[in-house]
Amino acid sequence: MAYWLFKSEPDVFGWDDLVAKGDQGEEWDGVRNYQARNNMREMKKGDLGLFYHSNQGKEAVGICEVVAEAHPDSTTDDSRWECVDVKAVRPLPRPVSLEQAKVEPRLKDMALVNNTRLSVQPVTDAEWAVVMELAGL
DNA sequence: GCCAACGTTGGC
DNA sequence: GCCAACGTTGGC
Repeated sequence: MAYWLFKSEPDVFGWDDLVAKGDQGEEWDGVRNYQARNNMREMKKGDLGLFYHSNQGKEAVGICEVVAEAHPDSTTDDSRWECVDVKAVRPLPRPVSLEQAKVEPRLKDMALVNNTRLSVQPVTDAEWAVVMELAGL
């Protein structure tokens, strides 16, 4: 199983919005970046991801799960763009902020820290474990 | 609101 | 195929 990180602006679509969608989850649509799309194509059902609030909060606030693998993005006719569906699994007892990730030596190579503009990122097993530890899980 | 970083587009 | 121009993202 692989781990990922999904970025969203809470103003547009936040953690609470995903929770409100329940077990059916929500299409992670609107991605118009090849790297992010390629990451989504790699995802398998059951993979877990961090739900990160960009701009406001700047912290990972919850864990979500891939419930549908890559399929055409329903918000565009352009066949280049695909997306997965994710559902909320559980909130993090203690959200993990960008600031924390920056000062944590074990997280210095995270895409979140180095490649801030990528909206869908892979997270390594080791990074995931550290984030869970910081989150109080 | 500004600006740096980055990706994409389009002219040549 | 290069590179300048432009648009977008996201931290501050």
